[in-house]
Amino acid sequence: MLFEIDHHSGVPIYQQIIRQIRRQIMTGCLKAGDQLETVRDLSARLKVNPMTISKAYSFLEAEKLVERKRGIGLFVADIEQNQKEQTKDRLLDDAVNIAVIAAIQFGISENKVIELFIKQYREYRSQIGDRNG
Amino acid sequence: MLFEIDHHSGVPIYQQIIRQIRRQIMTGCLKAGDQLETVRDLSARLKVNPMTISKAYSFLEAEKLVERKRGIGLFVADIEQNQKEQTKDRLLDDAVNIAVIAAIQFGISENKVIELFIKQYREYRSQIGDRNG
DNA sequence: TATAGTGTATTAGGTAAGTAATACACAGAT
DNA sequence: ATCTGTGTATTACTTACCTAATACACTATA
Repeated sequence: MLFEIDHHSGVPIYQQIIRQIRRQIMTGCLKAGDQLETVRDLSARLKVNPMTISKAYSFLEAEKLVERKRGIGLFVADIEQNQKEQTKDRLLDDAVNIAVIAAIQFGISENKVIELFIKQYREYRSQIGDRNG
Repeated sequence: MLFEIDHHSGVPIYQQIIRQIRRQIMTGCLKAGDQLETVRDLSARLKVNPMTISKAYSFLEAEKLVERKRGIGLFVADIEQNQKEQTKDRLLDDAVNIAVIAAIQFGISENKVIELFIKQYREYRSQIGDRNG
């Protein structure tokens, strides 16, 4: 459940926190009902202000990935499978968007980009020995 | 050679200029030796401050896409064709990589990612009114 | 040298974003 | 009630970024 903050990456701290926790939830490392590290614990560990942690948690709550129990703490929400799919789709959408913008910017044809997708996709999957999907 | 600025898109004006000129160079609409529209002309046409244009041009110069001739103007650089291709490939590769990593992380199939890409690609191109390859 | 055309260095104002300090509110246990 | 543990609303500081106003420097030409 540990993760790291890079204070010099230029990416805001609260966004680094959001991404890492979101990813842990999406991949199942954090399961429904698990309590998030408390604001004060996490702020002490990462050496940032509690409000920065709180801000990150608030975004995760707005995404309905976590639920707040007042006075007690924050817990991973029991997410409907299809809602989880929606979240994944949105994240994937953003990632694909970056590729689309680059392709259009350079006037690269649809087919050429698709070939690249296929190539990279297969490289990765062979690396991690995945045989599914 | 005309292009448009959207003052309400949230994307900085100088970046909009960079993208459109970069694209014109990458796709060959602007060829080596062509003079860029002068700072004052472009600033008058787009109704923005000359310094904003100058800033955009400076970034393009740093990218070595254009060259400055002091007191005369800015011209499209004579880029080796294969270097141009290399640059494009590298940038596109990075962009696609982000999407592929996200997809694999979330266990999304290759076909679904490609479908999504095609959808976004076509939407984006229709938005900017592109009709080329 | 004067003039008119280039681009830009410097400076400053406006805005937004990120972070932090403080004080506060809620829940549970004693 | 009180204490200790939760998260947070409010406020403010700092920084970065975008844009603009002004004045300047270089080049060509006459």
